[in-house]
Amino acid sequence: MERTTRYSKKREAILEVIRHTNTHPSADWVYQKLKVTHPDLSLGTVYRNLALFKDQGVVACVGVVNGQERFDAATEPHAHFICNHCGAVIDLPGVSDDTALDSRVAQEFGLAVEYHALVFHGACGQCAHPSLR
Amino acid sequence: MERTTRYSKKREAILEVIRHTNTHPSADWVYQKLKVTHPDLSLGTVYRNLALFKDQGVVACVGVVNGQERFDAATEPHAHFICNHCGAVIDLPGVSDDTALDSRVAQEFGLAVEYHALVFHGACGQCAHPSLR
DNA sequence: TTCGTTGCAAACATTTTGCAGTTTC
DNA sequence: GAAACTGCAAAATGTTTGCAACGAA
Repeated sequence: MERTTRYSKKREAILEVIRHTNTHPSADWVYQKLKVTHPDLSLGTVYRNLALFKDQGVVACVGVVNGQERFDAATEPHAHFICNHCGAVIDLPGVSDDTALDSRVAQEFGLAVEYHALVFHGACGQCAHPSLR
Repeated sequence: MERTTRYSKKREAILEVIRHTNTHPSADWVYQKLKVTHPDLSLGTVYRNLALFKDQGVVACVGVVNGQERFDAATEPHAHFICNHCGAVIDLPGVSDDTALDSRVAQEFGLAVEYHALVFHGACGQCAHPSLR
């Protein structure tokens, strides 16, 4: 009863878009981006493939910003910053990537910890200093 | 043009429910809980008051689990665990509450960091060992 | 009396799903 | 040719909002 996966042009294009941006896009962002080159693309297809990518571990979900799920093609764990004003999601490479924490928490609280997310919130550069734009 | 806040029985009841549970409830959970004693309560009122509480900093948003926003009456920063199977949200008191991280990230990346969230994911005790129930 | 609060239902936004046609293998 | 994939539109879900009635100050 194994479900196999076949090649698909649309799927490839969706993954490429996610891999070639650092915006941690939402489903609709990917859709809007691809509509230009793939006018017959459907938003449902984007959602279906994003779900597949998540299953496969090819993309990770960074979180929900303003009601929209945001995705990341970088699957190695790293911290993020989310701007509470404009909703930008920014990578923070090299910030406290303490995987030892997971086993510590697992032991101390009796939980099967698989990973953790470290997310900073506040105002991004542009939102904090709008005059500098 | 300051907007004042008046007393309201419903509002008080909503806050009490959130304060007397450790489930980090969703809006609907609060609504279901209160419907018993307040049959005339409306879900819209729950949402409106939750938004007010967030504004006032009286409750914090822990995150979005299965599409539902979850709330916490404990506003001092602390880590959480979210079960990816049943959606339970569990407090992790005493886990790496490093507020110095905020200023470090702010300096290093030029961001106005206000706070951060540390969220562990995996399977909770019951979901990891269903036989023990 | 003023104006914040509420119930209700409609409106909204995001995501999911059923189906019939298309593509991959 | 079987089964995965897609577009489309409808449905489902969670949240917000407009409005008239209600309640607090």
